[in-house]
Amino acid sequence: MTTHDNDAYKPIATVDLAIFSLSPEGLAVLLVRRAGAPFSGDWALPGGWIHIDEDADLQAAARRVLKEKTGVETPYLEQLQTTGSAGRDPRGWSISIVYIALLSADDVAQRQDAMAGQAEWRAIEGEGVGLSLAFDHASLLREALGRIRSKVEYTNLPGHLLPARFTLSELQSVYESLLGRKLDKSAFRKRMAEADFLEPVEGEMRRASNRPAQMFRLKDAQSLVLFDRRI
Amino acid sequence: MTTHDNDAYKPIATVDLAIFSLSPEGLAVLLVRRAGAPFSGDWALPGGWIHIDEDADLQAAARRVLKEKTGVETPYLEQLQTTGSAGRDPRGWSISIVYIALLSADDVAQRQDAMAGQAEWRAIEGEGVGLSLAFDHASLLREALGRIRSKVEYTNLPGHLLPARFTLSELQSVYESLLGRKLDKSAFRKRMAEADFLEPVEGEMRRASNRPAQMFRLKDAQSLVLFDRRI
DNA sequence: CTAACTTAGTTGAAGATTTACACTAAGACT
DNA sequence: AGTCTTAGTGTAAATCTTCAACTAAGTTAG
Repeated sequence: MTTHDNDAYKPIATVDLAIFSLSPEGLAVLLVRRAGAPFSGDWALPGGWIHIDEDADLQAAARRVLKEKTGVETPYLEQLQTTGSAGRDPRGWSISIVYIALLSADDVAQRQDAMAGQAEWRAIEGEGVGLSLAFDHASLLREALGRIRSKVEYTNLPGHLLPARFTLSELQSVYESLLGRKLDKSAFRKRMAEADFLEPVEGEMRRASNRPAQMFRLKDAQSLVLFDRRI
Repeated sequence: MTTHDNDAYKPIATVDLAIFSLSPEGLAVLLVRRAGAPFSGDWALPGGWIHIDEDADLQAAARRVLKEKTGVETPYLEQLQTTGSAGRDPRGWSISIVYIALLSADDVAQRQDAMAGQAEWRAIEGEGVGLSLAFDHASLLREALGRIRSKVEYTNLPGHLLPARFTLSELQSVYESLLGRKLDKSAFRKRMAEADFLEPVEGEMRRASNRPAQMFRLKDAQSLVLFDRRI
């Protein structure tokens, strides 16, 4: 058929993941140290080749990489973008399909030993991690952060970073932390009620030395809900 | 290095375009007839292999395909999404990076003979073109339509489909056509003024047998402007 | 046992924005 | 000069946002 059946003309294709969770310092991203060339020893976003004999589709490839690095099977997962150019990998013309994954605090707590040595959480500072990353991964991370920060304004994205059950005050704190500004309590609660993505866990309350707070869970732990207006 | 240096393990990668313009019947998409196998003779979205010796990056590959099919060099161009799976192409595991392009009415008018026989505009009806398309292109088109319709709600996207100069009433008509509902004139004009992406062409008026209308142009013909609120 | 303290959750007044619709403006046509 | 058509503006009522105070419900200290 065409000359492009000759495999030398095929670009290289990898799936890379920007996996986020909440750390005590705020948003954090999972990084791995590269074992082999190129960029051996450098920090990078977790990723890997597409296994054409094993992965049914791109999403499956992303899930496989996620499972390998974190043990988590069903987080929030969304395709961010695809970059491809002649120069981004010294081995040749290469494509990276980038996914964003959000891990709930429960996932992180359960899996932190399984990940030992393989990968490490780094707190986000400004536009990145204050660390130079392999390939164009610093740029990919910047894009991922842009997408996340944008979606905090008009989606329930922060709900996917909390544990399975949380209070409205806790949810508001995560919004405030990601947005970098304080929100009005009554307006916030009104938005959440309108967006209709939470359900109260009957009878379950967060208890402390004050009035107990109703606990909530996401109605759907995989899907993002868009608000009618910005928060 | 790894077994994946063996090219048999590389997926196939193409760049495909959903190129839109306005036709008398509303939104239209550019389709081509496939010349060779697979799906020979079927309608498909224009696309092609990545030329690793010619294309600097994915965006350049998309621009090359666009130029080949339409002659247009600098339209609005945005990456939509990437699909990849074992089954979407009978030749093997394949990836398609899909771009959306919007052609101004001027571009379409100028290039309609250059395109003769190569490609054809089809009006959008509902979720597609009422025609079965090669590969998973019907699904890709559906995704592209979803993105476009969503962005009409909160961006100046329709401005990229009009000729270089247009009136506010004409712009409002395009919004209404794409949204499928009527808009309030004064609210519409207020949004457009706030979004600040138009400039009046001093002294140029659309004349008919009624009050003349001020003509406007986009301040930037390549970039999308987001509104603060939905339209 | 009760008062103080803390955070949860609600309420409401003042101000800002949106909506719906009517009004004025400026040309061509008769 | 009057009518018609579309351009463009104005406005009152309804809605939404903001800001802050208020009530609620528990624990803790005395």
